[in-house]
Amino acid sequence: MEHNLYSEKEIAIFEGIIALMEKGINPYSIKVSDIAEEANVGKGTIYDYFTSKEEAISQAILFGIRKEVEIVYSRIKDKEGFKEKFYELLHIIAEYIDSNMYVFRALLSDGGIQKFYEYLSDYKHDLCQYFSRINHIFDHLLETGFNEKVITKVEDSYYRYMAISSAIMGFSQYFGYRSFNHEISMEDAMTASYKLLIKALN
Amino acid sequence: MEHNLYSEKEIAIFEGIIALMEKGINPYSIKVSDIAEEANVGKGTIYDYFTSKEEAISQAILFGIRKEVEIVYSRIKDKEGFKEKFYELLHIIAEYIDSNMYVFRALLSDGGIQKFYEYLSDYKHDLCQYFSRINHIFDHLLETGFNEKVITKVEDSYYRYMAISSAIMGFSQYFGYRSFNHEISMEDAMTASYKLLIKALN
Amino acid sequence: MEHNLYSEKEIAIFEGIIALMEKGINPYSIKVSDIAEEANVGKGTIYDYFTSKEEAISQAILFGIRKEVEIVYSRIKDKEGFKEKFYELLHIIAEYIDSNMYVFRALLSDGGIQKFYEYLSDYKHDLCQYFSRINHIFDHLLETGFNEKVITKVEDSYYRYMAISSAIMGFSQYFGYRSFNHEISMEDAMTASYKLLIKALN
Amino acid sequence: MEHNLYSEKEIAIFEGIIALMEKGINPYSIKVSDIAEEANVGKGTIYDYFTSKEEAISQAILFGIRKEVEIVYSRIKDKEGFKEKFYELLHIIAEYIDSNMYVFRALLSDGGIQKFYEYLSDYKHDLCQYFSRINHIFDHLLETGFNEKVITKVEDSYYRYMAISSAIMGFSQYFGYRSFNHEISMEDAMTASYKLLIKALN
DNA sequence: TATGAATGAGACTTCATTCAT
DNA sequence: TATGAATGAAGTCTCATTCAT
Repeated sequence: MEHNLYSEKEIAIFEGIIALMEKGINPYSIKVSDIAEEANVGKGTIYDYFTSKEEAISQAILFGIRKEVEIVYSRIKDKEGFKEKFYELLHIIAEYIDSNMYVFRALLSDGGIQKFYEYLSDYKHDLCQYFSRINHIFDHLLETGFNEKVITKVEDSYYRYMAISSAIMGFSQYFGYRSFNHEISMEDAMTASYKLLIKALN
Repeated sequence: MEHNLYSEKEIAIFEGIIALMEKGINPYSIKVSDIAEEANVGKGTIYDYFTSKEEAISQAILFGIRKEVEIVYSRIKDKEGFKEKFYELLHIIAEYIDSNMYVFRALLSDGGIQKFYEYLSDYKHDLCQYFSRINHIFDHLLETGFNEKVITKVEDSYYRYMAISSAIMGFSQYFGYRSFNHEISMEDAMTASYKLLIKALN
Repeated sequence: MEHNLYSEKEIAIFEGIIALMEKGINPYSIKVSDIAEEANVGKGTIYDYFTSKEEAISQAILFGIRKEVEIVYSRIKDKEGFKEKFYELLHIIAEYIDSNMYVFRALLSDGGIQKFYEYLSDYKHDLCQYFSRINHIFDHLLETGFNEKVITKVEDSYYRYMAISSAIMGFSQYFGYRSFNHEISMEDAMTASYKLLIKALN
Repeated sequence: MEHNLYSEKEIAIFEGIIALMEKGINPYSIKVSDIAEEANVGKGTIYDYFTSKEEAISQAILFGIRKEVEIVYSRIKDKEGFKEKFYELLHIIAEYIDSNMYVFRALLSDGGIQKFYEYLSDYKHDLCQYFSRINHIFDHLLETGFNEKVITKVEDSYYRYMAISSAIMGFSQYFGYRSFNHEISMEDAMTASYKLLIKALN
């Protein structure tokens, strides 16, 4: 249905902005002329659809998050087994970090996303929705764990969510500090993260 | 020795920049004129000590981190008992979040600090030092835990560090998403975080 | 015959432009998109009939002047008596001022109309025609005055024209400075203007 | 005392703007870069002293009017005799018209000055002051006329002011329509204007 | 013929940096 | 050494104009 929500031009602009961020350009450093060039539209066109550069970038981030969250969901669902699903989550994080997509990494592993680009604070409602969508992903993961009896202890839902995101963030931090710490392989980091998760939930 | 490293003016500039960030101003949005005003120096003076605005801000962040890390260290050392020390850590995180100091929060709970302000990537060496200083804090915490027999399992050091920072980040995320999730109190979040830590290390 | 000179669309555009000026919008501040909206035509249509925005506005002003001059002429002719005719002229001026139609006010009372919108200087020929049309109105007024013996002295035609327009401009200025000078009523200003005219022509 | 009211740069900017208007550039068509070049300052400097281009132009017009009004006053005072003083006024008008200074011409001969540049409507207070200063000039002229017994009739002050400005505007119109009407010389126009004035005040 | 989505030239404005004092 | 007035490069945004439909 998304194809009805946004016009072709809007999507071109969003994808241009996301491409710039993938190139490692900070949202604060993105220029309107860069967006126009990357999206193959005129500079003026951006202002036909958005009232300011900041609005365009904010909406592009939200658009990207929405899309990524669904991709994450489907990738997780497609995997069989609790461990495989969790490892898939970690692989996704690793990919985001490698592709400079700090925004998306932040989404999964850091509540501070709205600090990442100050103008996002105007879109709390949308961010809240994506947050609950991520909780759905976590629910799916937990359910699989219970069915497999990998998770045995029933704790309150807040604790369970915290357990998952803590394990993810622990892994994410490894990747963040990778340049400072070459001794540990990604495999080791994943093993450690999984161990944390299992201990937390048993 | 620090009093020899930086001149009075440099420190005034650093403190001005930090004060601006505490007011919630994003480092990308800080203007040289704001710094000059906040630091009570002329705009030209900033260029007598730094070659660019970005260098001044980067160095101010590093200066702030260095100072904060020491404060954290001493606050942790001053507390008696493993649990008390860990809770102090969580209180510090909470304070940073409330005071808009995303930078410092990032330091303790997120490896992505160099993504926070792109110009920090020129100072990997310094960041690495602060990172190892944080590991010292974690070592001190772990040692206390071992002595108290609250921690029993001996795991490799990477796992231990990850356990602590995961627990911290789990709590940090609670604060980040606080505006989306009003049901949980800070006390509950701290309890959950501590539970994660204990489980991880036993 | 005029109904053949301009197409329906052209007249819609002219009337749109005039409506905008009546709303108090300065010709320099009028935007093509405003004209299109006000005239209920597409923006492209304006360029089917005019080569530029400036041409459209200039022609609209000339169109408006032509129309207004004829209305003024007929309103003056419809009145009986020299004094009544002159007072009608003053009432018309007052209406123009109140309706923001500085252009038309300028027409009757100020030779500087071509300074009002610089692009009008390309239409000197048209302006000259309207100028002579106004002289016809003045001739009609003077003739009535002679017949009624309200005017007795025969002066050269240049002086007679100047006498009428001076009296009109004196009144016009009263209205222009109305916001600075609240003591005088419109009636008093009309009386003063008429007195000036009578003295000038006797 | 004026040298205290405005800084050197402000005066340079004002004079640059006035020079552009003297070249025949409409205030709406003046560009910031033109002002900067004409005033020999950087573009940014204009924004150190004014918040917008419109404010700079408005203030420049007011500055120009203030200065011109004083020049007019002193030129009138310096002349001996009623007729000489009035003719001097007409010469000044003629000079303003020839020098493209529609603004100043408007000041003396047309209440619509605030229609000339829409942003002047924010400065009604200043315009009002200049208006009363012009009335002082008119008072001086009238007094001379009474002393010389060239003026005999005592009318109310509003009528007297209207009489003078009507005569001036009649002359001004001659100049405005000069391009349409080549038969009359400036001398003849001045004679006609003076005749109007004398008749009006006797 | 009529349109309005798209364009991009060019305007205004900001602000990092310089330099005379 | 310290300043802040001045600068102009570079950014955002507007809007007259075009052209595919």
